[in-house]
Amino acid sequence: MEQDALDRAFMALADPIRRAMVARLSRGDATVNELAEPFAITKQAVSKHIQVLEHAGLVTRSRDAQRRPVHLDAAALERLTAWIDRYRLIAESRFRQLDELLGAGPSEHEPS
Amino acid sequence: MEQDALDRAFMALADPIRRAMVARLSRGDATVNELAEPFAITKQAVSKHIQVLEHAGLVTRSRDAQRRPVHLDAAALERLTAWIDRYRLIAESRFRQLDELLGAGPSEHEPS
DNA sequence: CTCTTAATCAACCAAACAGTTGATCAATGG
DNA sequence: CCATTGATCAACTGTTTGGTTGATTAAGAG
Repeated sequence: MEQDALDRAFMALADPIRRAMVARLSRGDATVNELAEPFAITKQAVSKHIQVLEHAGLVTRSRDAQRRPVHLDAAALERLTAWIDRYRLIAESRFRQLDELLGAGPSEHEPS
Repeated sequence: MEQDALDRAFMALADPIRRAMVARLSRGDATVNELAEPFAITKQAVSKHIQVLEHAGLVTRSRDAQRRPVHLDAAALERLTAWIDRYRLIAESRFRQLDELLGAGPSEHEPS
């Protein structure tokens, strides 16, 4: 995943309205009006939020008559967790090594 | 994890400089100057980036003489993946159900 | 105390963002 | 054709962000 795509994906999730949309979409595709319903903002603003999600690669859209249903791309979410986990696991493995060094592990570093 | 904390955490990761800092910190604690070294921006700007990460709860800081080493909080990263995975898994389980319904799985839906 | 190093505070600026209103486009139904 | 519904485009506005420069604090080192 390129830097730019990561920029846009994390930025997209940095907004509570867009996260709520992701939560809603996890349960199934929805139209702009359906996604707008829980929020006290104009439909145009909702449309912009969806475009942000789309440009971030987190959702895709199709056409069904006048409707433009939004579809969550689970694979894109997976790429985000992959980025985070990559560094999380490195950090955690460092902690484990430190624990072993300091702790009661059966090791050749054992004093006396 | 509260909405505000999620806002700040995802926003913090939406910047390539801050992500590079996270990558660097996964390999061990570092000072502001060490974190600044790879980038062509002033130390003040770097300091602000670190404050963003700190305010997002992704890093903590201690004191060692004049130095203020930055430490990556792996647990905070884990909370982010937990949020994403929550909805990713819901979406994926929906796909699996649809596959079973349509596909060749050994199921009681089997036709004829 | 004075000097150096590490880092932050404060004020400022240009660019980007989130929302609004008003007009417009696209697809369908009568 | 005309009206309706779903959604977007365009222009504008207040606020936030990412960076700068210059001054300042904090902790040692000589």
